[in-house]
Amino acid sequence: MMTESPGSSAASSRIADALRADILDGSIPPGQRLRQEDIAERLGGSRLPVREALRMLAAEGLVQIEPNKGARVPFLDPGEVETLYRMRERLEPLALVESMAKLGPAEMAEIEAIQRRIEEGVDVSEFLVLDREFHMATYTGCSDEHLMSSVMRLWNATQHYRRAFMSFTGPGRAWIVNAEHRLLMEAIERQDPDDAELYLLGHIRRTRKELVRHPEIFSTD
Amino acid sequence: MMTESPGSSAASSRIADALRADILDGSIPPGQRLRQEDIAERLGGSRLPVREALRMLAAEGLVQIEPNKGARVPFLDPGEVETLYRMRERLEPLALVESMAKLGPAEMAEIEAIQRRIEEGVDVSEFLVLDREFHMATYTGCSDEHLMSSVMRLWNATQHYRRAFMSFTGPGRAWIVNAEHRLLMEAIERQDPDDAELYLLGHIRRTRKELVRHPEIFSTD
DNA sequence: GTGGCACAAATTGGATCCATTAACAACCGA
DNA sequence: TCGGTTGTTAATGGATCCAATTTGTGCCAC
Repeated sequence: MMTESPGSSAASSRIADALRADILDGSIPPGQRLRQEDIAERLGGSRLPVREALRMLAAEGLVQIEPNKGARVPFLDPGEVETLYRMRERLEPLALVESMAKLGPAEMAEIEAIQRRIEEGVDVSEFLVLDREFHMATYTGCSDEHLMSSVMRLWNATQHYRRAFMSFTGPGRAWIVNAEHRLLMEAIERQDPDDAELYLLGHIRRTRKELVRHPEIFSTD
Repeated sequence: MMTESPGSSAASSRIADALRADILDGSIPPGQRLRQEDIAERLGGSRLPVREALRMLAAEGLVQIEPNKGARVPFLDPGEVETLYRMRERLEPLALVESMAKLGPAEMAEIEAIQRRIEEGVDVSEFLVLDREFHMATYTGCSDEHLMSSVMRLWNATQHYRRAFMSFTGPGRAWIVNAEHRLLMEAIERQDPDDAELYLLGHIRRTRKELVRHPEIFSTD
């Protein structure tokens, strides 16, 4: 599961989901233009649902639409990504606290299973998927639509730069992520909101600091 | 100024702006259905740009779209509004800190002018506009699009319940708002991020607590 | 009198067609 | 040879038309 937008008719949502998946997995990189006709032909349907899908993605920040010039995946500068991470640092602990109390044994087992798969050693694209699944699993108890869609937007908007960072640095410092995940899981199991919030904040903040230390990620080539 | 969405062609944006203004000023209350044909006829144009405008508003959380059933302004329950305010408490101090350093004498004068107009005594609808202008004026130095659009979304989504609260309780405790605004302005003028963040957090948190103490605001009649 | 079923009206979703605008290229002039 | 201009092309924006789904209504049976 990545994201889904059920708030629309079949075609628009289906096309938006497909485009979102393509953008998130890197098939459509920043800077690439999205021609309505190409998408309509590739995914089936006419240009109309494509236009609606592009509006939805634009509202999520995944594409930029300029009047009479079309849609393209936007480049983000280091400052924007840093701010997006600072937003994550403040919103995700809130989602976690709202979620924690409702996480039962089944959910905890699922979280642990995901973390075990991460520790078994995975490549970059697998890690990106599993890391996302791990954190989203810790938020499943949060039923607030606004908060969760905001969190999802922040993950989506920064996904490309997270991948670029991982591809560049390699898995050398994977143990740090695992240690942070383990501490986070332990605090959740203890049902300790303060510690859980603290570990999560530290986890995101450390990632932000590592990201801004690698400006080569943002080179446009 | 309320909000504007320049990221689209003329008609879609124009219609979205008009609908947004109508929803925010209460002309279109929660629960009301939005028929595409009516909107197209009322605002000019065909149904196509109306549909795109509704998608944009749906992404902002201002309307809800159900497949084959149309769009309507959603009701929010007390829990949702409380979470939206908790999100404000965390995001707006961030926007303020990013903005503060770039606020010059001209901006400070504008902020003070708005606050003076609030203190001169205004009715409910004027207060809603001026209070919004006041806070947005303190954020003008924040150039981050993602952060500001998130802040705007939070204000928009809670606007109706803020008005309901003000209409219900009356201006009896207006002096609290003025005191908080004055303290906030003073901290900004001192260029003290810690104090500014603290006063802003307190301001939003107090409002949240007052809101949740009045569940009659959420009655659906 | 009430519940269910079927039909009809209304509304949304999708496709095709036309207008408008921006990008691109060729051409003319200096 | 370079710059400006103009015409052509391609892509987006908008309008109208048709299909599919939902909802309301009326009728019939029980």
